[in-house]
Amino acid sequence: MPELPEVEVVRRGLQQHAAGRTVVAVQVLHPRAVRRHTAGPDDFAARLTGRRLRATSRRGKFLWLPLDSDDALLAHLGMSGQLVVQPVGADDEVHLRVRLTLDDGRELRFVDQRTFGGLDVVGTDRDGVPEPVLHIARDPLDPAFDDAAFVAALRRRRTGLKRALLDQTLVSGIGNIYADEALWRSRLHYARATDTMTRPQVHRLLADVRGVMGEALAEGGTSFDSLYVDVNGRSGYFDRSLAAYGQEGRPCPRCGTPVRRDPFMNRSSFTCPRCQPRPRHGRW
DNA sequence: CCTGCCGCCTGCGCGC
DNA sequence: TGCGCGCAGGCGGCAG
Repeated sequence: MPELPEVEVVRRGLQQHAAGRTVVAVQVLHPRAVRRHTAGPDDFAARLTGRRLRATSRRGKFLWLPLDSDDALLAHLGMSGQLVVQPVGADDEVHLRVRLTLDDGRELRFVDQRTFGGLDVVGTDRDGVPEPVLHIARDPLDPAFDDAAFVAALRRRRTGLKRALLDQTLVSGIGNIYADEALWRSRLHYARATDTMTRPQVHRLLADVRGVMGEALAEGGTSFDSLYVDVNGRSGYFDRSLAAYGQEGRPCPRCGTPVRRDPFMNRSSFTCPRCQPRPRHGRW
């Protein structure tokens, strides 16, 4: 559930259904799901068993639950990860990777088809931020996000605009969907050179990022299929509101020109060729 | 330092 | 019907 709104939906679900609970048992069904826990699956289980889960936090697409030790349970959903809460005894999901049995007769399950995501138990800094998250920039919904610093940093880059938006060390939480949607709202092309962006353009783009993410959050996130669900297995509805992403050939909601798809970084970018003309001196 | 590329996985839908 | 290919909400590591 990869981008910020979907991860935030999951965070809220964990806060409601997992925070405050104690982990009474841990079962790792697929070691790759805990590969970032370098001490191995047994150590992962040992550091978690008997621990109480505290309030759920998020930065960008990372989320974590501090433990009543000095550690935190850190999760990244990757491309296809889910965290779901199920009653003990519910059928195992096909791609169930890790099962945490809680003290209320339920299980917190990490399910992940492609295993790009994973869990680990890690130390935190003084502010409670997990060590693997320290290099991740704050996200645009974080009250401490520094707009002016972001505008300056983006304009210092020498790359294409969408690459910059996807760089989690510059601004976190934006992935392929919301990058395309925000660029469409701002009428900017993905290959626009970052160092030719004006300050007002970057401020407007940031406002559009926040706008699209806020609307997606209100709809429960974007789900195209059952891979992207909240902790109760429910899908969001924002896919119905997408203007550009995944809309190849469909009319641009603003001008009616068919949306085009271009290959981009081994994936795709969707633009309105009329609203978002390719810059003459763009950067890939 | 900064930028860009590649590999890591599984499954689905499409064209042949 | 079967098979190969392209494609999918992401990231870390490494080369230049």
